[in-house]
Amino acid sequence: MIDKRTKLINTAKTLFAKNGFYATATAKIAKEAGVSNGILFHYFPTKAELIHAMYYDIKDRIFNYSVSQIYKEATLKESIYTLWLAAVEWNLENAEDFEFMLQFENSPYFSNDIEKKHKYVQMSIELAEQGRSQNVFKDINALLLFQIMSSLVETNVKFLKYNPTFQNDVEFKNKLFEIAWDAIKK
Amino acid sequence: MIDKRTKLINTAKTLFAKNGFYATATAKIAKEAGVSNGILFHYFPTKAELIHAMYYDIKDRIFNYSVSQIYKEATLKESIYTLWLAAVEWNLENAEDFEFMLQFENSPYFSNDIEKKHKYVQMSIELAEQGRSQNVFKDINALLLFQIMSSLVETNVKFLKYNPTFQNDVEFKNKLFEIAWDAIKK
DNA sequence: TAAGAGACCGACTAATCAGTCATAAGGTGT
DNA sequence: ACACCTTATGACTGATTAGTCGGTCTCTTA
Repeated sequence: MIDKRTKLINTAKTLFAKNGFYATATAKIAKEAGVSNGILFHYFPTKAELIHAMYYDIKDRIFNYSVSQIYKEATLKESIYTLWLAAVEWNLENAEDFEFMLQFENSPYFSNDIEKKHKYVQMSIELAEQGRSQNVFKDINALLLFQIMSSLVETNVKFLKYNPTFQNDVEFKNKLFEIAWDAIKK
Repeated sequence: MIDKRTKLINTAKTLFAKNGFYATATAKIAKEAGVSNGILFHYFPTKAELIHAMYYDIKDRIFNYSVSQIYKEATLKESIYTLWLAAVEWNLENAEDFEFMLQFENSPYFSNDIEKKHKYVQMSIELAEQGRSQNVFKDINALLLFQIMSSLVETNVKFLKYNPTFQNDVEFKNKLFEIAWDAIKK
């Protein structure tokens, strides 16, 4: 049997994605997870800490997945493509995580400084700086380049979610990537 | 003296932008606005209706501002630039509206169908279709083209907010527009 | 086997919330 | 002067919430 902390995170994710943070009572999370109310506050002293723990959990998982997809001999464009595709497909396959993130990143729980520290973001910024020093990317702040890519991934995932026909259309996805690539390339 | 309905919307906007929808009690809004609790529910039968009214209020205002900026003899690229710049500057100048929108559009109060019906979105889609038929834009769904522009505007506003140095840098803003333009142009 | 620690329970509480209601003042048309 | 509508008040309520607490169970280690 899976441990109760993980069970709580998973249940919270489902309920948050469906009803939002505030419409989801901690007692409801515990009940749905099949554990006591007390144990929730044993692992997460406040609701905010539960929410932050979920954020790190998701960021870690998407980071691990993305890293597992890239290969060493790749060109810069190939690497960017791989990361872009990994992000799009991971978010499509993990719809609840995606929903949670959208809400979280636009809620008072989130701050920009939290994000910048994560290794996923740091890896992306490094890549962006590489692109700039190779004179391939536009002459723009590396963090901004990353944020542009991220927002395009987000838009693409939302679109694919509402238009499932395209979800397995490789040609269409390539078109979407060209949009993102054209945006950042010189 | 300005009417109480408007006073309520303005006060709610400030409090929502600062603390979020749920951390802001209706009673607090009324108190801060200097009116009774009852009158809030007289004008907005539920909290959700207040939130939706605020959304339409903002969308209407940004629409009117944007339309006032475009001129008839403009080329397609000029029109797109004007709308892009209008959106960026309006959101920068109306920081609370921007904050509110971010939260609203990523909350369970929002649905995609609400957005599609607004004249601001419909105008943008028309322009996107114009660009496609003139073979200037990429061969991609017009709604998606609009959503791409919107998400880039959002990203740019966020960046400018945290990097105020660039806020009056015309050259930098032109760079930002070129990113958006390169993304959608063929 | 004793003792300490972490995992776990669920009833409980103090606070907070959206929404109601009885009441009344001011304006408008007849 | 009357009926009626809109605007307005603020005390009130029933439901809900995050977080607490006293106590039990189980595992580890000396």
